[in-house]
Amino acid sequence: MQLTFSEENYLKAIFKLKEKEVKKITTNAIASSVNSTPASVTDMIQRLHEKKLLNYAPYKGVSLTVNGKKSAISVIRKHRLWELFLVTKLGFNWDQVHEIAEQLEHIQSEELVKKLNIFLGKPKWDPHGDPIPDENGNFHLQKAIPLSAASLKHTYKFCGVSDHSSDFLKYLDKNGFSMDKKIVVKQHTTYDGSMSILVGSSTSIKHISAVIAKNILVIQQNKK
Amino acid sequence: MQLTFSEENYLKAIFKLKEKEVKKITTNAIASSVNSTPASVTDMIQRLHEKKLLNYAPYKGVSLTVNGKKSAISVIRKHRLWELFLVTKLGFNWDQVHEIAEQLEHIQSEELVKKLNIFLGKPKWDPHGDPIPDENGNFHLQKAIPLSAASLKHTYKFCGVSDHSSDFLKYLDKNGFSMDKKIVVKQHTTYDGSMSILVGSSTSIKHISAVIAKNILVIQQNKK
DNA sequence: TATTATTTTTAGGTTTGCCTAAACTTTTGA
DNA sequence: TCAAAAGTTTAGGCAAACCTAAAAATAATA
Repeated sequence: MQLTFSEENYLKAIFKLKEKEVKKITTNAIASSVNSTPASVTDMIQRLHEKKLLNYAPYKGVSLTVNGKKSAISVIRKHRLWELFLVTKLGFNWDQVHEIAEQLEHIQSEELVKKLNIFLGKPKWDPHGDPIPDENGNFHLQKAIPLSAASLKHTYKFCGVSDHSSDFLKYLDKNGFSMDKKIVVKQHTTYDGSMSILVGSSTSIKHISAVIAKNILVIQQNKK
Repeated sequence: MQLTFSEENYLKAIFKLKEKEVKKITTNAIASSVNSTPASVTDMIQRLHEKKLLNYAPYKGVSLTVNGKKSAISVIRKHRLWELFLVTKLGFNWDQVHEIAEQLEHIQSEELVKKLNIFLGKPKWDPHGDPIPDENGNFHLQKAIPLSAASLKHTYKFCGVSDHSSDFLKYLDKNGFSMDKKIVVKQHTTYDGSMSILVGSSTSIKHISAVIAKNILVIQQNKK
């Protein structure tokens, strides 16, 4: 089905709320994630319901139908493929690509997505470590954990972020964090959640706060 | 100024009509080039006039202002850069890219255009031989002529098409025509305008009708 | 020149996607 | 339990971008 930009954005927002394990997807929650008002959301919800893209009963919240989910995943796939293109092919920094990908994700052409996917080498993750769903809508999940939950007994690899804000990404750049770098936890202060870690091959210890540690995703490499 | 897709399409259409050396750019002409009705065109013309993107007096036709022209050229630049990207990087055929580029041309990001331009090697022509205006809006013109106007005394190079239809482009593919191939005219029948020519390094003579000859653009190489 | 024919504009209407304000449900907690 | 608070929906409106039908202006031609 041919959807408008706005309809695709709503479906994507609803999909992401579900992903965040929100129990009930409410009008208000949607409104704040699409930067709109509750009344506008109800409007759109009713239209999407008529198009059978979501299940809806007044005051009861919404959920995506199979078709709604399919459309949402398709948009996310395109968003992430374009982000990777912008970073790896055009040389954008990972904090600059979101806005542009928000536009590119709505370009309609099956063939374009297919060819872009091949051009990029059938990638599994975007520049922020988020999984790129495959052509069937399947997400390749990695067992990532927040660095704040990492133990001193293992070696880890930087594999993603929980906060995609430009500010956080710039902080990471400035502090030598980048995808796939080795991370070893040297100390974890339980009082404030701060950590002392080693990044990459550097031997100088970095101190990070709990907030930072929570937003860095890592994957366990092996026993030390 | 932030323009809508539709506004950009109107400006582009008007620019192209002017390019075709249409003396008076009429409501009807615009309507047929944007696939709309005269009433809708008047509507949009008035809006664009209020935004000072075109000069307009009722019943007198329109012309672009400096700003209108700037916007139109920017859209054309993006369209042609994206077409080249689709062909040279993603492997699309030259008859498949127009529709997709019609969408991509509206993506808004100065930085994206700048980086795409560099990624493509600051190209001067798109896959159909049309000039890609530079960042200042200047077109790099080549002194192309229709093959129908070529003489038997020179060697030519295939450098573009006048008809961008998929049918014509596929005809060219099937008959061994592609950008930059050498073309030599062996015979030009004045009665029906048909020609006998040599294409590339092939030694077998090709016969083409006047219609085909008129839509192939060539550039003179040197005296024979 | 006068009268068709053609072109353009205006008038009035539709859909999408948004808004605010008011009405209505549901939830909370005194 | 029942009123206040919070959340949601309805009602009514607006702007963009289209449409058809009717009116007005311009162009063509008898």
